[in-house]
Amino acid sequence: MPDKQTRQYYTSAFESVIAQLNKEQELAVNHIEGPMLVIAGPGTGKTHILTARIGRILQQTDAAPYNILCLTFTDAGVLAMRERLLEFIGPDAHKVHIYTYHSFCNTVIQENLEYFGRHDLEPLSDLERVEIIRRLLEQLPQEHPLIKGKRDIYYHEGALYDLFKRMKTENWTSEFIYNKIDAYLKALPEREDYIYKRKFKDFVKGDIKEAKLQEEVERMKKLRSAAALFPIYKEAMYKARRYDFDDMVLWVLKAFQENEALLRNYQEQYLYLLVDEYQDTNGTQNQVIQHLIEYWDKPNIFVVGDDDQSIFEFQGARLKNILDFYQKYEKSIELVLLKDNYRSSQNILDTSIAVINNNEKRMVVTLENLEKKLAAQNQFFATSTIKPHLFEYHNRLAENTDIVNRIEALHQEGFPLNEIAIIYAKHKQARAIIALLEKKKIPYNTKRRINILDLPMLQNLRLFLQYIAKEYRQPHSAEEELFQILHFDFLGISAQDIGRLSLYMAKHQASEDLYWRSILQDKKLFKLLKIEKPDTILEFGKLVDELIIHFNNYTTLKLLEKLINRSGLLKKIIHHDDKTWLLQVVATFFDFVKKETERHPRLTIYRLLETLRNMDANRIALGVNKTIYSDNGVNMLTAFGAKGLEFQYVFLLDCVKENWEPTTKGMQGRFTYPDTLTYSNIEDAMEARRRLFYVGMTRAKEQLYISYSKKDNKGKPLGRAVFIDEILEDTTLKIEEKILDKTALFEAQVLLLKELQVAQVERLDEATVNGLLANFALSASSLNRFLNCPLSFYYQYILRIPSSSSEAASYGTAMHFALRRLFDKMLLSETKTFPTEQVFIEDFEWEMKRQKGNFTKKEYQRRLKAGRSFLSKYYQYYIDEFPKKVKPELDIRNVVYKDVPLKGAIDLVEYLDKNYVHLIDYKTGSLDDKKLKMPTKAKPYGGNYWRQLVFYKILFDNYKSSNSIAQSGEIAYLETDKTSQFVKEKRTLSSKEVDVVGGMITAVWQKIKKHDFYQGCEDKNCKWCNFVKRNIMSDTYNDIEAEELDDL
DNA sequence: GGCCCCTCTCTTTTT
DNA sequence: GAGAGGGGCC
Repeated sequence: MPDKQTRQYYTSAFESVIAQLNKEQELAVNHIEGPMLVIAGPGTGKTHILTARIGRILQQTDAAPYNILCLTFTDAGVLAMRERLLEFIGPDAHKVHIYTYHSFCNTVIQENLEYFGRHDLEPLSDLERVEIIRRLLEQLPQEHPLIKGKRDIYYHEGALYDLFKRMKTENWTSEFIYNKIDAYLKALPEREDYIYKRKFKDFVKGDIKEAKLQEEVERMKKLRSAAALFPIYKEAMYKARRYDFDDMVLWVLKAFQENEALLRNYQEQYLYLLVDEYQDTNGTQNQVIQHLIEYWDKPNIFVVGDDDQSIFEFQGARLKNILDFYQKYEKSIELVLLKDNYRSSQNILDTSIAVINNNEKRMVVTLENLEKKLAAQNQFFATSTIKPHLFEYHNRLAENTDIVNRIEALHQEGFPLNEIAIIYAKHKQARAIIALLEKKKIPYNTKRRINILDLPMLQNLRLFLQYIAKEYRQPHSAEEELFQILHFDFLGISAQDIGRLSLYMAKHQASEDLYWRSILQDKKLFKLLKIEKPDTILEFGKLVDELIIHFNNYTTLKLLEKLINRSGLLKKIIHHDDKTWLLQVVATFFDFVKKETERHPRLTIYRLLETLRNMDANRIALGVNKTIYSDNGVNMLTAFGAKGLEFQYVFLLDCVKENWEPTTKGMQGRFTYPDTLTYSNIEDAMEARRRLFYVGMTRAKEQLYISYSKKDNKGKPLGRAVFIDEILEDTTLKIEEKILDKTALFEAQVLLLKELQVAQVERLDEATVNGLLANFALSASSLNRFLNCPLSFYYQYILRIPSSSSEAASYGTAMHFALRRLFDKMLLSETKTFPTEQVFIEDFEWEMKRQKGNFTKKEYQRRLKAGRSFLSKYYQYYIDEFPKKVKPELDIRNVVYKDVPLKGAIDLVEYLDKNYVHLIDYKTGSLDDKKLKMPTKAKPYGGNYWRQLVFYKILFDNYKSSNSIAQSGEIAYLETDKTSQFVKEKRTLSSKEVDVVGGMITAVWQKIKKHDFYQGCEDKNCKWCNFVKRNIMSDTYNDIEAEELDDL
């Protein structure tokens, strides 16, 4: 019990707080019995009155602190509330039940474990979530709408999770979704968009657009089948003894609905209920509140919120909740509207109001007796004569440059940077300006969530681990990784030295059975090749050997530690400008591995690497909230993140349509929901974005700069956000066009453009390269490679960097093999009959077994299953049509066309008659008719498959042991398309096409002879260009080009 | 108006 | 990899 003196101190402190309240605040605080709704606009002292009212209840009623329940949204909210309450009423503040929705529900669960049935439940980690959903997908049949036609069966994993999450936060059942889908589809043919408005082709006015309708039906089929998986997901979670955040609320809601005694307990305990940020509650949370108060006709519930600041609709927050609440208790409810704003100048408030007044779905519109005009009361800024500015710039470079220059000037005057915020809608809008701040060494804060697994440093570390693991399992199986690792800058090996070794290897590797790993310890060779820094390489070689030898003795953590310490990485980090951040990254990674080791005590490197790959595939960030923080830095925030904060200067950045106004696009990685199910239509979406803009504006205390650019940096015109026009219409503010002088722009451009260069490597010694080229002949693949990126050609075909086979390519090989054996066996049989389907599939399985090393266990099972199924169908479909006058796998070498040596292997040559043949190339994977396109202006090289077919014609026609001519070519897909058909794309091959591809062949050959291949391409995702530019390998799905042509 | 085809881009955040 | 927006054509 606090002593008398302390009590007195707090009593008088609290009284002085009460005395300072304005009229509306006082009304709200002194209201104790019955429902009340407080509309608290920005800067009106929301937390203040909530806590003051708690104090009031304790002061004036018999209620004990534990009779009061105060719910808010975030931990930060709880913290702020508790702190304020401590100031007002002292230590009793700790006894008041202030919770987030989730911590409240978790408490209910913990207090009633016998009801919830299980004691051993644990929260679900991100990784486990992925594993559960993946297992679910793996069990689906090939024909399932979510699997069919997908290269990656986990493709919908993210969308599924999104759907399940939404079903939980909205308390939707599968049946509920089915009903909404049915209603949607039923009404669809009556919609304007689905009816022809005038005659078109065979259709007359009034006909239904069947194709468009069908598209929608397909989408809904996917959603329906996804929703059907929800119970299975829940079951799997239960079996795994896991629950997630949304379950906490959902289970409590269910308990409240099903068990009256349990609900009654809580209803009796909580005599007073206070809810903060009511506009952010989602469906399930709101229902929990409703249950807690439904016992009384006139519940003592005190709800604070601001409908104009409801910006979290995407996570289920519902504006409608506030209005429903008001209407439900209309008879007894008291409504208070807080109008005094203690933050901003009147000028800023008036401008903000001009924007938000355009919203129609507002309390003030629905309840007409309200006038929501904020009055500035801040003692420093209220009467400031400074007006907000609307700046228009020529382009984003000018906009960013000007803002940064302005901040730089403020910084030099000694103005505290933490009173400045740059606010935007999406993180990507801030990329360029952050780069500028960095280059100008202006400190800034951002709390963007970053996945450290994406950072080059960790990718490199992982590659190193992967190398050690692979080499341990099978020596010399990871030469490609080793070559990449040699380039890591922290090892300190010189590029010149690697070049010398590469040339040596390219020349001698094949003939002498050499391996990179073995030459790393070859001192004699180093001398011979005049290696500059042999010791560095020797040191590295020693480390690699040691790690491989001890691979099984070291624990995963120890191995990692050795690797970081001994490789030079740690040294490099310690001397780096950004060492605090980099150390944080390494530490976080270490912590993660440690945690994984605790979960799986015998965690192997293999398992760790697989876990990490899973995380990549599912964009699971390594729980890192990267905050770049300086005590006095400019605040870089999204409008969402800025909520609740305030700054003297606010720059609303890049206020253009494309970023601030709603996107019509459905989010990628989500299912499309029917609009009978989603809560908002297009106008609602615009209002939501307007609220976001309003939140951004109302962060400013004194100075507000709203800016946009007329064009993007490429010159494409941009439209300013409609909110700016609304300001122009309802205020006296005018657009101010800002023109920057050329020097300032140029300087910024130079600062920013450094990174855009095309990758380039040094020319190598002519004679040696000529030596490497001596036996080179152009294939369809190498031609393709060169046309796409000469630098990649150089690495792959000149230096012949070893590359491991991807699982997709290995699967393709096995499929090709089965086809080839099918025709071989037919030709060898006396009766010229094809072997049975079983034999056909056994051949596929045989080759798969041979390729097994290139698959993980799961990949192998899946590919085996897929291959069997496709080949079986293929056999049954085509067995009676297969041609018999054929030559499978025709391997052609030593062809010279216009002085260019050519080679290649043709999957199947079909002899049509004495003079003509037809060329067939088998493909696995999904069909893409772009690849069969002839050259256009934009794509002067044409599609890869088209070029390949013409190349084969040239190859075949110039092949000496043949007297016939290739008349036509065909791409035959061994997998079915969306409509379960095997697609065959046939083309007659003309002499004109031969001339076009012939031209490419001779042009490329000229360049190769001139060694004109040291320059990269412009593709951001190019594997080798990224390797040269940043020493990292980008391992994205975009790297399918290489295995596409699968010829040689 | 309606469709084909090419091109461009791929949020926001808390528990 | 997919969906939307814009240009071009009927």
